[in-house]
Amino acid sequence: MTVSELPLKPARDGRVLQKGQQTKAAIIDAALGLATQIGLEGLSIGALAEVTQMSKSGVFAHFGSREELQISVIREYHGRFEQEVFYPAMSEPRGLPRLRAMFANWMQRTSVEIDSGCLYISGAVEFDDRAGPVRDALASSVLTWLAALRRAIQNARELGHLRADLNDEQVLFEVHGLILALHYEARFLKNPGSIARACAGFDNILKQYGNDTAERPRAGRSNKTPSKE
Amino acid sequence: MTVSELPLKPARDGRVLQKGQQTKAAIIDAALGLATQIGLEGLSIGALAEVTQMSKSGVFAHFGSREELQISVIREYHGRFEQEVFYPAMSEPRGLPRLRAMFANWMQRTSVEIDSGCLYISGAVEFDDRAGPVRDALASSVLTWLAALRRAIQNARELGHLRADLNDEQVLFEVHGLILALHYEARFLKNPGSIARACAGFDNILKQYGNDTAERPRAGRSNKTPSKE
DNA sequence: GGCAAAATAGCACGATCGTTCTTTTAACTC
DNA sequence: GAGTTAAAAGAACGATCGTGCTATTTTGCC
Repeated sequence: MTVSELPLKPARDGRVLQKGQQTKAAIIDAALGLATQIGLEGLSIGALAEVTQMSKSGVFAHFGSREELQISVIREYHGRFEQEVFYPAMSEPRGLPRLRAMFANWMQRTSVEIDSGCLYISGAVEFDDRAGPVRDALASSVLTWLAALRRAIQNARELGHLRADLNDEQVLFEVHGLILALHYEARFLKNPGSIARACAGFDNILKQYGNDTAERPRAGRSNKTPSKE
Repeated sequence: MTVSELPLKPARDGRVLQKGQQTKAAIIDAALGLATQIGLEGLSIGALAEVTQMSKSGVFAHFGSREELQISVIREYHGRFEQEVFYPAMSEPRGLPRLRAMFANWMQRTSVEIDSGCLYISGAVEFDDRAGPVRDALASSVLTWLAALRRAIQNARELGHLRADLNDEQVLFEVHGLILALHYEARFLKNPGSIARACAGFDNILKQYGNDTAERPRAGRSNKTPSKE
């Protein structure tokens, strides 16, 4: 009858940066590298243990299941995506400038992922007809980003930077297609010049949906001469 | 019973249709069904044997390796794609009508594949950084189709149905993006209305690249009032 | 019907998978 | 430094994978 249940241990509230959290972060980092290359489904605990120079059970203990590992990888990818694509664009003024920045950052990241792979694209293919928490986490992340982009389009329209009669969802769809085509043609088909084509495609979309009377007038209804930029 | 109950040819003109070829075709058919759902990499001989009610070795013997099986599946998919998308469009007159038909058939097939899956898309993700004969077969099929589409765009341009100054590769890129976006948003995100958006996107492309002087005059350089379609 | 060949089945192999359980080592608190 | 807990390793499990080998069945031709 040892008095061992005296509540002396504050170990719950204070320390957050224990050794375990560090190695877990390192594992997730390595897992993200593997997953972007060979896919979330190809991500195996054995291979991950080899990369991190740990034992399989050592890696496994941090997650409790492979699904939880996959979800952790998705969350990490989501965080980096936001950090790299979304937040920097938020410092641009609302409307067209911010929309431009969002697409530019997205395309920049996608063009880097020509070598590493994109989890939002490979994951979509792997989990498109498989229900479960992994799919949910993936879809949630993608939808969050697409919603942000949709708001940017809406803002640009409401601010008069884009035509008032356009359909936000339609613009979003076409922009999304440009990114997907860039990824497909550059990463799989190794087709050079894809980045320039994605840029040109975005310009075409702006040309089509741009509000002539309010922004960068071009040949068309009005006979004003182009002025800026 | 399931696989081998087809009536076998009495070898009228020789030995062309042997039993083995029939079951092999049946296996490939089943394998195609599996591969479109769970991917070429997820396609396992064990699962295939179960579906076809055969033994693993019985299935295996027809191909000699898993890679050969995957390649056979790709070839079968390629054949059906041509049959369904390419050939019917070739009966349309050269130029814009044929281009329209090619896209319409492609989109029709893609919208059906919202439920079944597209091998050209899932395969691209699975083999985008993995060299080998499977990747080669896949890329070859895709490139064949994209080349046909590029020729159709070129023809439409040369016949004056599209603007003379357009870039074939750019148009091809944007059209490809529409299909990819349709597949992504409809199959993974279950976003309704994607088909209509892909159609609208194609119309927008034709609007942008259409030759005003030769085909369906619209608002633009001229001062005519836009005729809402 | 008999016979050779083709087609299929049966079985086993090594490997890898995710996971569980047990034991050892490292980290942290006092 | 001792004691406690967290972290990592070790070993083993059942399953599944692709594939090779050897029987057995089926098919096609005389």
